[in-house]
Formats: sequence, C-alpha cells, structure tokens
Amino acid sequence: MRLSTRGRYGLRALFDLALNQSGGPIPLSEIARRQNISESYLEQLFASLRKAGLVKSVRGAHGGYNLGASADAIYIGQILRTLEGDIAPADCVNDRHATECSGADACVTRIIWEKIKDSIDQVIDSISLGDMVQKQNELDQKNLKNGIVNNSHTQCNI
Amino acid sequence: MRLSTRGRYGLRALFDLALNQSGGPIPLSEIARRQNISESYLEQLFASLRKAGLVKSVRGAHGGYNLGASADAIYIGQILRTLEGDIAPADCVNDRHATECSGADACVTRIIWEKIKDSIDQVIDSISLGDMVQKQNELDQKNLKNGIVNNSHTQCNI
DNA sequence: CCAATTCCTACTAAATTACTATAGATTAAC
DNA sequence: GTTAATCTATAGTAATTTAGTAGGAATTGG
Repeated sequence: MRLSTRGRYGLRALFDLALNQSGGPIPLSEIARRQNISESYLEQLFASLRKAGLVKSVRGAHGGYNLGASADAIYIGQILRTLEGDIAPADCVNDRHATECSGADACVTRIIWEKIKDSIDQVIDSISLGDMVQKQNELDQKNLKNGIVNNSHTQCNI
Repeated sequence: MRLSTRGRYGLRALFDLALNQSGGPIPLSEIARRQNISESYLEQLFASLRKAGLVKSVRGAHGGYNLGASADAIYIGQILRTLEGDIAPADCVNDRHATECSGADACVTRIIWEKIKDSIDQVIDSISLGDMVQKQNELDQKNLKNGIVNNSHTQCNI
C-alpha cells in the first residue's frame, strides 16, 4: 500500500514550492536540485498538476511555476489524487475508477475498505500546504533551540 | 495505494473461514470455490498465514484450515500485515522495512505519511474477524426484511 | 493402496513503475 | 534576431512488482 513516486515526489515538490515562494516563478531545475528528483520526471508531474490548477506555469526564460492558489487553499488530498488517482485500498471503493461489484450492499469486506479509505481521506483533506509550511517553521525553531540547523529541507531518498 | 490481491484475497478468505467455521477443518478448495479465487494462489497466502499463527492446518484427507484463534482475537491488521507487510504510504514510516532517512526529525512530509499510516492502523487494528461476522449477520437480517436474499457472500471480482 | 489434502519451491507472463529521450514552443535578455 | 532558459508533449524502455501457474513431495483417512 505504498504511494508511488508520483504522489510522494509530487507532494515534496509542491511543498518545496510553497516553502520557497518569492513572488516570481520557480524553475523546475531548482526544485529538482533541492529535492533530488529528476527534472524531466518532475516535468511530467507538473503537467498533471498544472491541468488540475494546482500550479501555474510561466513559460520561457526566467519562467517556472507558482502555486495555483494560496498554500492554505491547497490540500494534500488534491495533490495526491491528481497524481495517483483516488486513494483507495480496493477498486470497489474507488470513486473515480468505480469498479462496481455485484452484491456490494451486502459486502462486509467492502465496508472495511471504505473505512480505510475514509480515514485516509480525512487526513489528506484536512492538511493544506500552508499547514505544512507552518509546521516546518515550528520544527525549524525547535531544532534551532537545540542547536540543530537544517535549512535545506531536502535530499530525501524515499 | 491499492492493496494487492494478497491482502484483499487473504482477508476475504479468512472472513470466509470465520463465517463457515463448523468445528472441522475447511479445505482450501471450498474457500477457493466460494470466493472465486485460484486455489493454488490461496495455498501461498495460507502458507504465510499459517506461519503467522492466524490459521491452523490439518494435513491429509479431510484436512483443511481452521482459524488459529477466536475470530474475536484476529484483527484485520494482523492479516493485512502478514500478507502485505507494514501498511505504510512511504518506506520512511514503514516499521518493518525501515528505510531510515537523514533529517527525518525535521521532515514535515514524513509527518504526513505518519499520520496517514496511523489513521489506517487505527482502523485495521480495531476491527476483528468477529466484528465482521457480526456485521454480516446484521446485514443479512436487514436484507431479509427487505426481501433481498444473498446467502453466498461470494463472487467478488475485486 | 488411493484419494484428498496440505506443503514447498520454482517459474513466468502481464502489468505497473519510474524513469529517459527527443522534439518542439515560448520568452527574456543580450 | 539570436541565444539560452524554460515549459510542453509524447514516446520509449528497463526494472520491478504482481498475480498468478506448475509440479511434485508429504501426510492422512478410508
């Protein structure tokens, strides 16, 4: 039940974008370098994110990407669903893929999948990029007090 | 983030076993037929389940499988983890696979994965096979009142 | 003995994942 | 107007994972 790299990289990339917003657009090469993700792979992910309105692009030299909305208005559920499809443990509870199952109204196993899905949804639809940025600031403050300095927020190999 | 057939079939098979317990061991061929799952694939799954103590086997003619404990004492978390490994959206929060990540103590993305994992764990570690059996009985009662009869609990193609 | 069963291991085809490659379009800066 | 930096689009591909199948050995009731 692991997310694929699409969802994992995509969230990290958008979080990076949210952390490093500066008014002007951020080129993918920067995000790729900071996050240690292949630039051309990111291009694919950002194509999907752009179509979903989660980022806005500026073409040409000095172009790049900006968030498509305020970080407080972008929930990680939107990001993950854009990149991974509906987050569901089985197709019978996938709202998009929608594989109907005969006898679903008497299927207890299906109820289990639904509960799992609902609990995931509740998490990912209640946390925004803005929340993540705020949390990062808190963590940095805390670590600063303890003498730990990490201003990179990068190099995740997962 | 779909579960693989190992987890999905495995849960259905053990639920089938819990529903159809009769004292004596149930051969896999029965479960395979009722649940529409390949018998030889089930053999593989039950090998893992047996090693984990979730089922007990009786070899030879008239042999088969029984639950390894009371249905009330077998939680679906145990079943899914036996067949799928730890249920985690990313390796950095996988307690078994345990891919350590440098800077994990300042990683907000990791905190997200952890919340997702925790919410899944809470669901799967709070529902037992016994709960599922009880729920099935309730559903059958309800459907009976409405004239819907479904005594098969089978043929899921998901 | 024989049939029904679990047990064990190896193999394999299909699907998915995680990219890479290539070509093109757009734009800022010089 | 040329160049370099950037996004856009599509196709290809190697590695991995999934979802089984196959074949046979061991066990046991009748």
